[in-house]
Amino acid sequence: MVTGHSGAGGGHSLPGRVRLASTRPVHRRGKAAGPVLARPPPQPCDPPAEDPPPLLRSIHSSEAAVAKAESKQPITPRDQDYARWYQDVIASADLVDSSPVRGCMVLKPHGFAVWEAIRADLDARFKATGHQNAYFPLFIPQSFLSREAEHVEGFAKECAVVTHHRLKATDDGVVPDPAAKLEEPLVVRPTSETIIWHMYGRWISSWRDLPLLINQWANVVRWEMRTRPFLRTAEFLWQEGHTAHATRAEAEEEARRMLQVYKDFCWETLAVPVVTGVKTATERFAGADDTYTIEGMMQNGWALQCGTSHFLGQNFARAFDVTFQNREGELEHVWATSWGVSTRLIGAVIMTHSDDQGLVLPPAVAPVQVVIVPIWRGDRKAMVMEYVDRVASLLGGRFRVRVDDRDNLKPGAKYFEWERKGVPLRMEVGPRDVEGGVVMCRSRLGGDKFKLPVGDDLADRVGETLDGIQRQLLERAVALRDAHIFEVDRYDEMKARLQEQGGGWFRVPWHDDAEAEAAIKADCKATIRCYPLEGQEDAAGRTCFYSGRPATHMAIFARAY
RNA sequence: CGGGGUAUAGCGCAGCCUGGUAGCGCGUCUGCUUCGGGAGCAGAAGGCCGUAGGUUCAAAUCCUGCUACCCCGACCA
Repeated sequence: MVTGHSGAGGGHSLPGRVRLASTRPVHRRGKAAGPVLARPPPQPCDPPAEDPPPLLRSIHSSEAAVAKAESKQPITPRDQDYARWYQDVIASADLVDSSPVRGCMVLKPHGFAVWEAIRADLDARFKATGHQNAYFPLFIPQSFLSREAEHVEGFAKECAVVTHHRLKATDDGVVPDPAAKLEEPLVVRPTSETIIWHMYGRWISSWRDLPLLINQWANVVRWEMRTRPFLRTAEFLWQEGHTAHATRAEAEEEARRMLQVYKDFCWETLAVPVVTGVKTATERFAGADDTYTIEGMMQNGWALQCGTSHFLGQNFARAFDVTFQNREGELEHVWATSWGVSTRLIGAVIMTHSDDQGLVLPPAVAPVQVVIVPIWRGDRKAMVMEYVDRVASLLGGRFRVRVDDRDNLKPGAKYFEWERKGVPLRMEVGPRDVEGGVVMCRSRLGGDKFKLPVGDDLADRVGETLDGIQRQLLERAVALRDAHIFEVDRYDEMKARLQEQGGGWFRVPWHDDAEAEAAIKADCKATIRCYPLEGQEDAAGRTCFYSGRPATHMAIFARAY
């Protein structure tokens, strides 16, 4: 069992303040989720394990496939092959399908519903912080991409380009019509800074126009070499906020504010205990002065960047000549931010919570929060269904409820199916329950079945149970994360540990140096995920774990997706 | 873009070495009986074997080119 300490590092996991946040109550999440009650649920679930499980490694054994084929288990266990497990979970939960175009995925209804829940929650948080939605076009004039030097560098290699506006039939099928070539090629947006700042130039002239706080929900295209469902796809859905401010301080504050919005959302709604930090120059967004990040730890100890928020300085304002007249009548370039999260968050949820039985979803974003499986025998079907309808109507107003009344599957088959799909709470309703006036419940997190009486307070009890599951998921994830953050003082210690366990995060004193960073990446594949916002004072008076020079920062190193 | 592999029914595979016109499991459809942890029986549908050419009386099978996909690296939210 790995534990969270090492030789001389002081043996602590991440700064206490980060952990404190785990005690924050799970806030109300959207109207479908129940109210938050202080009391724990009536023992529906196992308590979190005292010792978090070891990291789940990928051994890539061909035996995984054999074991899978020979049993009814359609999912490769995590400890056999984590990457394969991830794909199996997604397939058996019916979240996506592949597309005829390489690297693109179809979001099927069950997968898209998770995104819809994420979107609804985040959108409310954006509105609450004063932002408005708008929509900017998919196509960007090619010349726009070359306006900001860093930005070009970052995106040029992965842009899809539209060059024609018409097809022409030939003997070999249709081809772009040479007569219909565009004057200037159009780039399919990889992100929208350029077109948005072009437009902002037309909209901003006075300090009275600021701040301009706009978000858009959109798709973007980045022609990636290697893709994985949710984590990296050629086209993905996201939101991108783009704001313009009169002062540097205001823009910096905005970038930090939105980072905090993301963090709260991840902790409260996704139950993913992300750490906030700043990116090094190496990992910074192309065109940003500072990039803030939220990083999550997956079950194999790898890091996943779950969202970013950028302070863009005046880079785009200069590139697109966006100025405003201040109160003194002088012209100034405006200050900018941008921030985004994408469908990658769904990948984070999967790799944070799911198990060898399949998908596990936090109630707050589960498309189906409660599934009711009626069990009928012979002539009792009508009686059971009448009762089930009553239960469903007691819950339907507050929760996303599904009654599975298919008659071609036995109840057991339905249990397995809904478990694979991540439904947090299952209710079994048969003749015995009708007679007893109860429903038999089981949490997706395991533990014994338990009965809830069918009465006016059923919805409240279900709300408590779902809140309990939500809370338990977060606690479990925090425990796993904290058990796998290591403090080390020497580089070879990190390298050895990484080799031995395949994952884990390493919080180390570090002297900021891009070359050393690259050397470490080449040597052991670990990169600096961020300089965490919390605990930077710990660097004072210490020496860099790699170079021995005075430490400038505390850094978190990890292997990352 | 380098290195390796695969391509046969919706999915997973066998058949190829030793040419003779395609099979298994799961799934799907119909009917009946079932239903408290992955139902049973009976019947049925579904594939010009990735693609173009070559050898042959005859090609899923042998030969050549092409394409696509997967895995491993370099790039990335």
